[in-house]
Amino acid sequence: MATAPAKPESGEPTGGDDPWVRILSAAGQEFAEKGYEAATVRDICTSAGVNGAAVNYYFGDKQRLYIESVKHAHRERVRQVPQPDWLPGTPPETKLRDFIGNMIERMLGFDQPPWQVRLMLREILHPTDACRELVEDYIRPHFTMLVSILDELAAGRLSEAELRRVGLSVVGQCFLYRAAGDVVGMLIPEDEIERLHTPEQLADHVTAFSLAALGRAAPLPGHQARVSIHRGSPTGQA
Amino acid sequence: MATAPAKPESGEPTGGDDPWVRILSAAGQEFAEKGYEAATVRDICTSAGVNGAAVNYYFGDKQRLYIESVKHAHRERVRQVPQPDWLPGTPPETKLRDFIGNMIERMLGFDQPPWQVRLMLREILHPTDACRELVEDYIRPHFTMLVSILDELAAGRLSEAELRRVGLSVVGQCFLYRAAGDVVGMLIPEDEIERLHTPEQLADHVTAFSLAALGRAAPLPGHQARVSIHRGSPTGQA
DNA sequence: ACTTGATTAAAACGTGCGTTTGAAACGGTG
DNA sequence: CACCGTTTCAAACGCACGTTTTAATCAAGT
Repeated sequence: MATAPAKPESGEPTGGDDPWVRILSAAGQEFAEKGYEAATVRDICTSAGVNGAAVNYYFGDKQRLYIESVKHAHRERVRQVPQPDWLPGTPPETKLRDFIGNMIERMLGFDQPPWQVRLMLREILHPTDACRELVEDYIRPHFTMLVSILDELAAGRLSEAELRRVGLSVVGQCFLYRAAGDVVGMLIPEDEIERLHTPEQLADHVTAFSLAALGRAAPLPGHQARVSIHRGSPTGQA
Repeated sequence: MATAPAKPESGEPTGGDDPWVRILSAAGQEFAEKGYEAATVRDICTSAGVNGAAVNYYFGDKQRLYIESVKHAHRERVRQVPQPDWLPGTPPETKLRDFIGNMIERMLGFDQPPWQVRLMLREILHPTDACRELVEDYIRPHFTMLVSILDELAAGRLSEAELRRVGLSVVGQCFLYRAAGDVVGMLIPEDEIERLHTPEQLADHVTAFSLAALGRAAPLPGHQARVSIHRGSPTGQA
């Protein structure tokens, strides 16, 4: 309720240093780190360098600020990491390797600490109103692309339902490292993590494991199973 | 710090209706549902049917109540679902199927809504002090057992590190359904979930997928890939 | 320069939280 | 019964939160 005056002014989301986006950014980081309840609008405003009443002026209340910040993080992340697209004729094995590499890179984000992903992860684990939008705009397109790659690999021998189940198996392998990364770190010796759990190695493993399950590569014991087909660009991306 | 008088009286954890365990149980459910910040000691005490000062009398403060409730949930869950053990000579394929079925049953718990698991999941995703204990007492033993089964399956052809990575691939496939179950429900058509996402079917799929990846079963397209080896008891368990 | 509307700033309000208090009820033991 | 340690209870405290209010500041428009 409140007064809630203006909002997104001229069409596009404002860029640069206006308070609107500063608040959204600060709120996203704060929410991602502490969760909805533990994050305070006072801290958010302090961190954004604006007055404590600004969030109420711009967004009405804390809840709407949260929803907007989730959407904002989602937009940012989509802008940062576009879906790869391949030349026609690219073998599906390569596509799968690129897709998995891209997904792991995006989820674990070794280059920049991705608070946006942390925020989205919270929505995935404990969905609120913002979740459905997130799924439709962000997750479903990716999942659909994965399923179509798997369809190519299976060459029509798997039903839609089976393809989706295989897709979940692929996603699950990657998701574990993001969602339960801390526990994984406790289960695996530290030096082994540094040596074998780089994004590259993880992507290679998940790809090899999944291709083998589909009969498109040698079973895992096979000499350090790599994709064995020519690969795309080093880090994915078109 | 408060007065914090007595605590666990005579050896074993008290059973029945004494306030101690009533508070722990109510707190566990409340924390599991709403998280640490959003859960209030007032609601917990109301739900437990004790006075608002009781939690402070018995546990000192909210934080220690939380830690104790996590440990309590962990103890309860271990008591409810013991690890399976097999007759000597049981083929590793059967063991893997039983182990996966057991894990899925335990995580998704279709028989009873397992708030204990929800609470532990929170610890896994956002570890606090109680997490390390949880990993050592509860998760690591299970993971070690999984790795040893995989070792049998690989017949010495995989290194320790590789076995652990394969183990994470297996766990990840199951974990996704628990942690991101709501999103999975949005991605998959509803009737498909009811038909194909029963604990039994999920366990069959994950087992078939993983065995195929290890070269111990036909690749997935193979006619409705089942384990193809003789199976154990219907619901797992020795 | 004056007005007008949008934005920022500071301070206060009311609420619900975790926690504390102090005394009442209880249950054995002389 | 009087005594005493333990447990329960109702009420209150102090604090931090989200939110509101009120006034100051600024940027055009005329």
